[in-house]
Amino acid sequence: MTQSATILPSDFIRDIIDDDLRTNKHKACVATRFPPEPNGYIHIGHAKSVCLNFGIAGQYQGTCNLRLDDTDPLGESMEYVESIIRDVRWLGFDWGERLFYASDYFEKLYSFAVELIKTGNAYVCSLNADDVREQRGTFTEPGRESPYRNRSVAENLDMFSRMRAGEFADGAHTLRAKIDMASPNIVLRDPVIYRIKREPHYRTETKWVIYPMYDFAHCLSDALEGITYSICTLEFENNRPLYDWIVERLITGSRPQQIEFARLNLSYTVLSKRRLIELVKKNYVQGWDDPRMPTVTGMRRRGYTPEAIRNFCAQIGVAKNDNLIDVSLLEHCVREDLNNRAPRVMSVLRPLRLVIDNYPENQVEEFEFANHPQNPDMGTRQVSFSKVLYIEQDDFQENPPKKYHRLGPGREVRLRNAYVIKFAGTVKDEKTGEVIELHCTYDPQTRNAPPADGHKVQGVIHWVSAEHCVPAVVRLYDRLFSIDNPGSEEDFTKYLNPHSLETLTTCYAELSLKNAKPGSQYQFERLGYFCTDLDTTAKQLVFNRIVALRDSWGKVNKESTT
RNA sequence: UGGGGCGUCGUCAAGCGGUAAGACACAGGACUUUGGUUCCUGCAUUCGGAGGUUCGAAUCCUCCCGCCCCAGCCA
Repeated sequence: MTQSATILPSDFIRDIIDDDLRTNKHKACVATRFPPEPNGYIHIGHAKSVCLNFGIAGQYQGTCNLRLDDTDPLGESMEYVESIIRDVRWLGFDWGERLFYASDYFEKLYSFAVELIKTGNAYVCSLNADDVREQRGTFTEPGRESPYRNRSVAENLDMFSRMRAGEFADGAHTLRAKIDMASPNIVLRDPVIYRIKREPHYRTETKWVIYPMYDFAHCLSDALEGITYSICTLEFENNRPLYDWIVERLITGSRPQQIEFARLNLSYTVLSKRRLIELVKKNYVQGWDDPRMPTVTGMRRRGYTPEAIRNFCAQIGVAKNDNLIDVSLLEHCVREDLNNRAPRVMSVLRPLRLVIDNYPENQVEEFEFANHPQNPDMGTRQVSFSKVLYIEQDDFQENPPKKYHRLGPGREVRLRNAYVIKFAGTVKDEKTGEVIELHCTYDPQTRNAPPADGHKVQGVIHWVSAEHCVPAVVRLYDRLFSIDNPGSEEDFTKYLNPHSLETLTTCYAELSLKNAKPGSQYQFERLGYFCTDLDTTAKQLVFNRIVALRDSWGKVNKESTT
């Protein structure tokens, strides 16, 4: 560790914990949990919660459990469990032996329910779903009590055990908490806590036909695990009185405390599970790990680093305000991290052939280039230079605008890490008039040195030697949506960005990239940060653009041309 | 509409009665063999609004306005 003091994060939740620690509320213990339902892949919004829960545990020498909240068999699967485990690990967190499943508590939860019945706090209701809804009342009218509300304890016990035994059809009966049908908080109007669902569960298989509802299972799972702070998102605020109601009746001693914070919203993307599933299922993207997806697996494939994501989560803070975080902050965090760790390399994405007329025909020079301009520890590599090169089409213009520091008729430019070259001529396609080849002359004195007369050469462009490069496919990614808050639109797919993926198939990468391993990140100088995609084979290199470099010229140029 | 929450810079976010941190974004400039990095500089006389309390209010009180969440046998 360096001695630079790490600033401990601070937010209203940590303030509460600090106060509790001062008053010894939870016997100086801090126990949190990250409780995803295994019915989808986790995304950057979950990452915020992961960083919060594991971050707090780490900061206070506490623990954070990973708990799969799998109380609704519909849509849950081991595939999702495995993806969650992989993703949370990759983000850099460790839960030791504390991997739990709500489904492991089914037997205990059943006993708790029985206890609730015995104390007159729960009853079996035989109303169907429509009737329950209808009798719940509205925001302004109280609900009506179920005709089954005053069944005897004995009958309730009998009915509930028969529910478990599978004697009834789905939806025929429910177990309801007996609270208050007139409560202004609708959550408290005798909420259903168990339902019959003849659905095989991915872990308990067909053992159960009744499953506990979230409100019943979650708080008790927290209690069983000795959680002190049950941190969740704002939409559960209305559920907190129910959380406390259940725990107060069934748990003695120290009880978990629910605290709610605002979920993350990110501009130009969607983060709701429902919408993410739609993007995958309707093939708007190529899967959960499509590099355009805000899923952890998508960001990993894209080339984002766990450090960048963690830092992003630290930057956005934790509060109760609804928010829409600008993606540019995420991009900033990714660049900040990659700037330090990504070796520099040269690749040409849209090649233009360049012949250096006065360079000896069969000469090849081996140059040794630094892998990082500010960090010599990252070493050097060999790069070949020869008479025929490729440069970027963007780096030549026949009628360049003012302030254009690149090649054009009569202009000179430095080839990065190599020589200063001067324009000599063009070769055009006879039919289209398009420039298909450029001719220049080089000044042999300018290798690692300014021109003899000392004048300043403004432009520097990147290149690869035509004989010493490797072809590559490069995928250019852009934001998935064209509006900043697609999540607020009902028909959000209308706003998909048609240019979110551009695949370039005629790129050339410098030879040192020939055996690049999938997942490794590079800076293609002057272009951006790129990552070797897992589609890469021995025959075909494939790169993803993680994020472009900041481009102050692009801004200036755009303004002057529009 | 009943209940629960939230309103501080374009976007986040500190602030907890003593005179508006920081980050991103944006705008200038320096440096530069990446139009990158780095480095300077600027960027809320005012905290949703109106009253009030106070020597002093973003912070306390009152009223008003706006936004979000809740009427799944989802989580």
